[in-house]
Amino acid sequence: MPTKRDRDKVSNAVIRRLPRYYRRLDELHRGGVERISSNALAKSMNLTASQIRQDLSYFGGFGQQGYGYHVETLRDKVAEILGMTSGHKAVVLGCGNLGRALLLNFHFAQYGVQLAAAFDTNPELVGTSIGAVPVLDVAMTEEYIRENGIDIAVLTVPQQAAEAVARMVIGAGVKGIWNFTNMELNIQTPGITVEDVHFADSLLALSYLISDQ
Amino acid sequence: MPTKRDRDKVSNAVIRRLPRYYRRLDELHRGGVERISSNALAKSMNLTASQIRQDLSYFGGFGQQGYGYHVETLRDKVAEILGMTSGHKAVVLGCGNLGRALLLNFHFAQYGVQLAAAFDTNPELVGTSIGAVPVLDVAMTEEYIRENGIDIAVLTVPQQAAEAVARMVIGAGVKGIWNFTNMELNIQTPGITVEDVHFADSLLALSYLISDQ
DNA sequence: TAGATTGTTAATCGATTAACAATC
DNA sequence: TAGATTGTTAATCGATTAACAATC
Repeated sequence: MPTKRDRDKVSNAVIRRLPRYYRRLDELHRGGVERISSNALAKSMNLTASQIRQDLSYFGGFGQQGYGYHVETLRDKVAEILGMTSGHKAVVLGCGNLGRALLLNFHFAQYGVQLAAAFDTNPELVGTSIGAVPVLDVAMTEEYIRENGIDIAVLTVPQQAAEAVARMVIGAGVKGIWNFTNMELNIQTPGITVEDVHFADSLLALSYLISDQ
Repeated sequence: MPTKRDRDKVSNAVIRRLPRYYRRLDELHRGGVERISSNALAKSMNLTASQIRQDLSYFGGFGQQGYGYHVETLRDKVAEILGMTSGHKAVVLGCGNLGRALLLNFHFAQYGVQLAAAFDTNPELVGTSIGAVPVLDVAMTEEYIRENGIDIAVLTVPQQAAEAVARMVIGAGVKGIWNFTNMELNIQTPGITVEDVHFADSLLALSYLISDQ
């Protein structure tokens, strides 16, 4: 397992492939496949065998010459690399449609993230549960994050609240913000990671790709 | 404006930056900024001036020496490049929480996409409207797409239906699939673009980045 | 005009691919 | 053992950055 220093050398391109490796390996495992070569894995993912071996080698040697990789073992290694076994804890900020959709349909636990609570300003929602997750008053957010060691904030608040809520949860101690607000958060705090899910960027890329073809 | 052939030379990295340019330029314009140099734009986006000039030069010369770029003009050019003025039309397949969230909160029109209809299997939903968009029976999908010249299908159906629905809408003539099912669609049809929105990949990347720091 | 800034060509950097000795 | 396949080093390719003549 690499140390902090090693991790810094891993390029973004590699990081973005890791979840795909996990996904594919999990599928293969569930499909009963026990072992696979970098070549076969590459073909099934539209990558090259070199790339896969290169990528994995940042984190260790998980294969065996003449055999390839044991699918389940490699999947578990990748899960560990991805922090799926680190016991991350998340809260959802904002229970509008998107927040609800995530609370009801997205299986955080499947990715090693414990979804502890949701927060909203609406007094009619506070005190209820959405998909077994309690909805608390937004005024409690800071205290809750601090006391429960929450490290991920899922930001599904309205745009005008985004920046302020982001600063608040950072102050309370989260390490990462999963940002669904479609806003560029102006966060430069060292040690804080913002992962943007920009629906609009994705749709516009699609729009570009289907235009003038 | 580049021809089909020119477009093929544009790298994915550039394509993914175009929506960000649009977003930033629109913000600047709304903020009353009339002109900007590649240098200033770069600083505000964490890019380099060279990169911006290089990126834009794939599509034409939109600036002026000694002056820079006229913000509104450039924004409109980027919008055109992105296909925002092409009159794309979309339908939403599946009106679960995610489909609803998009129908109610995502402003397709703002990105030049007309959201024409939504489809679901649930007879209680069929005939109603969600956010001014009519919900039709899924059995009507093919006919509707064909007759209304729909070119984008927003895929928010359950995983087990994903592949079949994708093939159906391709058969009916869409050019692009905006895939929210968190499934790898096995689509190799030439001329069809699949744009994946993998929540899980995004969360796992965040999980990686906040681990062992 | 002088200063600023573009669009483009050349140089650099980093990521992907190829090759191969090591070895299961 | 012989064949297969890894992990790693070297070669290649592509994207980013730097430089600068053109020119507003």
